[in-house]
Amino acid sequence: MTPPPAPSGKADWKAIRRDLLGRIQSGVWKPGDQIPREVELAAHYDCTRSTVGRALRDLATAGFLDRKRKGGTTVSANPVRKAPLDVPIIAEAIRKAGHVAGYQLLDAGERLPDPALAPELGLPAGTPLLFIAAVHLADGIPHQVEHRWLLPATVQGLSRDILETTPADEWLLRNVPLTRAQITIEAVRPPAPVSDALHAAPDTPTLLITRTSWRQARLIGMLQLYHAQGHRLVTGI
Amino acid sequence: MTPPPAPSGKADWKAIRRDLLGRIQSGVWKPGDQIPREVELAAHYDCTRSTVGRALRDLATAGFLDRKRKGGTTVSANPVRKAPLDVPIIAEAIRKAGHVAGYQLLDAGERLPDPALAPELGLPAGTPLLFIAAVHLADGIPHQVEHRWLLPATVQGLSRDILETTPADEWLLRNVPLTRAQITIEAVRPPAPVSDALHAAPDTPTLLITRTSWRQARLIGMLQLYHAQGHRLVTGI
DNA sequence: CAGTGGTCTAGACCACTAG
DNA sequence: TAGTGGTCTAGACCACTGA
Repeated sequence: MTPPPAPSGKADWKAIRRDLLGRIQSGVWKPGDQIPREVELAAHYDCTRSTVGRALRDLATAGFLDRKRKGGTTVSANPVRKAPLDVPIIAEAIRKAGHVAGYQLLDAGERLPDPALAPELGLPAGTPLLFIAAVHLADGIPHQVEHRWLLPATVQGLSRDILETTPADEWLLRNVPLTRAQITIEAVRPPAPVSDALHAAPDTPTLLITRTSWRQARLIGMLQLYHAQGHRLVTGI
Repeated sequence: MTPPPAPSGKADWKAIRRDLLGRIQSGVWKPGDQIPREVELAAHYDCTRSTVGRALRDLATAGFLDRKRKGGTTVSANPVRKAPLDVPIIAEAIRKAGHVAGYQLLDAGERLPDPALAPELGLPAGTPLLFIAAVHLADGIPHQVEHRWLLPATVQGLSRDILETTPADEWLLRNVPLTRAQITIEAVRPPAPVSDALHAAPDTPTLLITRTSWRQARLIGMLQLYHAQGHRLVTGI
């Protein structure tokens, strides 16, 4: 409703950022437009180049601006917005949602993974993996079922005793922190053991998050997280 | 494998960031640990406080560090990692995946939304909305079906003629850019018109992304995007 | 080549907060 | 209240890139 604020006088970098963003979002500067150089903006806002630079850098990181040496700064033609998706400790996410978090280990032990899984992880067929199945409860109701396949060599010290009481993600966070992960999100018909554990009908559409994680170049393992019916991922821009 | 790199001598902020991150990820500094003050790090890296400050700020933004005035800087006990999820123009996403993008308008016109929808959007019951149904094709195969509910007042100028050839998201990007959006991701059994348009069996588990968007404080509308079977969202850390 | 952003310095003052 | 990070200045040199 209000036109872009008339900017003048002293301002800190956050105010400058707000003002510049206002000009973009209100359409004063359109996608593809060239905006003034740092020196000009610095004069306009009565501050140093470092300060406007900070605001401009922040807007560029957020995807609103494209910056090139000599080419100057332009408003992004295609602002590919990023929605940040949290990758939390499961029990904490449940508590944060206002529920009482519960946990139950269903199975743990060395298994030969499904033949389709090994090549997907870049492992030679026939590699035994540590398999973990567990259910996370919210207020006593099944909330998420996790299936985990871990490389035994990289998770030495993780015993069944520990897993009886401690969810694997918490142990891993402290002992084998990941440095890289690939995440996929899809809708599936859950395998029978999963729908059983979720107390759901076998054909219930289920949200599956698969996360393969590495520590440096070394594979840690793969997590399949099945969500109870109606559970949504929520994020925003 | 390699222990934390021995850092010494001059370095730019990216090198300092790399070095500090190495100490965190290799476990030299553990979650909860207090790390040296800016002044000490500046002396250690033989640079000014601004430079180490930049590296530390970056690591804090990324979630690896917690910083408090007087309290100092500590390694995050619970690094809540964020996986960035792209919010692209649909046709561009399809092209980027290496397919030929197609588009077909199925329906467009003013409708009374489902009674459950109006309150969800904060609208008085009985508000007529512009409804758009369309299918996006990849190599001629149905890929995504969109259902859109738009506030007519905020999308004036968007005619059926335009929608015959231009997907709504492209028109909206140029004419009614959003400033805020809420996104939910869930698995559903698609309504019959959707499964038909996707050439899928009625009970196929389907990934549904719902996006409600605003321009400043003003509601633009709501998008429901149903994904064809097997289509996954992919992201990483 | 010249112009733009990217980075660094050496210093200063301020805002917040733990003790 | 003292110590820490947050920010700003005024200046400098450098790296990249468009003409």
